[in-house]
Amino acid sequence: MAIKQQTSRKAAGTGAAIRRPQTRAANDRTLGDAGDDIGLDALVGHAGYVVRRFQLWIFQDFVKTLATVDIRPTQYSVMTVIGANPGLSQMAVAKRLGIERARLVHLLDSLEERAFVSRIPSATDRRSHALHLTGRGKTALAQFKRLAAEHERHVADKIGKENREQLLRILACFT
Amino acid sequence: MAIKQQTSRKAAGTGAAIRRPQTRAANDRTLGDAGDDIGLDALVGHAGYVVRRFQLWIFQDFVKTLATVDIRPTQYSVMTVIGANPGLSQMAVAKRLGIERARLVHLLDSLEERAFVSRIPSATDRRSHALHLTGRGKTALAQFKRLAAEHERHVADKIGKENREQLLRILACFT
DNA sequence: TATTGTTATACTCTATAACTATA
DNA sequence: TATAGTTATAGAGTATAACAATA
Repeated sequence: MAIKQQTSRKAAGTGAAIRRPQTRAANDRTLGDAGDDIGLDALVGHAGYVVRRFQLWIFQDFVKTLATVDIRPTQYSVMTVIGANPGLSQMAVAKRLGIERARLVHLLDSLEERAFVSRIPSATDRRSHALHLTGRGKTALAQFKRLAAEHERHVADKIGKENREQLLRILACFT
Repeated sequence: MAIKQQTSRKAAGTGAAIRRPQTRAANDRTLGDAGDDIGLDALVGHAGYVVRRFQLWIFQDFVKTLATVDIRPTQYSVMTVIGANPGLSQMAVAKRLGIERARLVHLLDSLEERAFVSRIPSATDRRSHALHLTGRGKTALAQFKRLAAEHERHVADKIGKENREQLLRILACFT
């Protein structure tokens, strides 16, 4: 399985990572490093780096927490938006979530195969489909939301309740 | 590939009452939405969602800002870590950055082709390589760092200087 | 036996282009 | 013409497995 987990779930209060800068400079590192004192240099100041690591962690925890229902983050987001806005076209969903419409086709194929979503011919535009959750889809989504909430608690445990809220506030402009 | 299409496009006209939920004023959203008032429902409370959108934005800005030198975030992170820790093995770099060692092989291939990095046989372990930046690689990295700093200013402009710093603090446990 | 670098495979995701049937 | 959905392709990125050389 995954090896990603560099910090176990408990690690909450991590004291600032003391990395120990370039004191090594003179000679090469001997190989077989434990790998703990490898400096990241400029990377520590890049939001993109920490955000990428964080996103990876979140993604993996989400997948693990929803493994029993076999739902991935993107599938969850698609079902949630359709559930809250029945009748949307594929283009509208794709645009809203920032997913390529070509990719949404396959996502919907798999959700339709599992009878969670149905594509209903639009009455007004014969090119497009009105997307709906099936009865089964609605029931399933309710369960997914409960599991997703559990995942969200893992996030709070990991970075702290307050920090999670602050994060949501800071990044609200990306919703 | 499988044929998914069970909704024939022709079937349109049937007045059959399309199951319509109760959210929207009486009827489904008319297609061709502007797409501005589509609610995200539970997604707005998920850190993973906003983080994913943010990460996507950051990634794209990084790529755009460093387009002239044709360097992507992962390549930048690899060169930065090697630059700050000359002589590291591939395993050590892979572990430190959370990259699969199989993938690092290809990343290093491309960086070596461009003469930014060299794999030097380890003196102590004939299985492994000591990684170094070439002279050219060091000069190039200095330029990459200047461009990356410019990218970082874009991030600050986008979410605010204070917020960016707070974000780095909150996610410091992921470095 | 275990580890390092390597090759290979598969699946996800992002980014395009092009085709069709409509509008 | 332009747009919605679809198909196809290509390249990153992630996750494995297996192999040769070496420890």
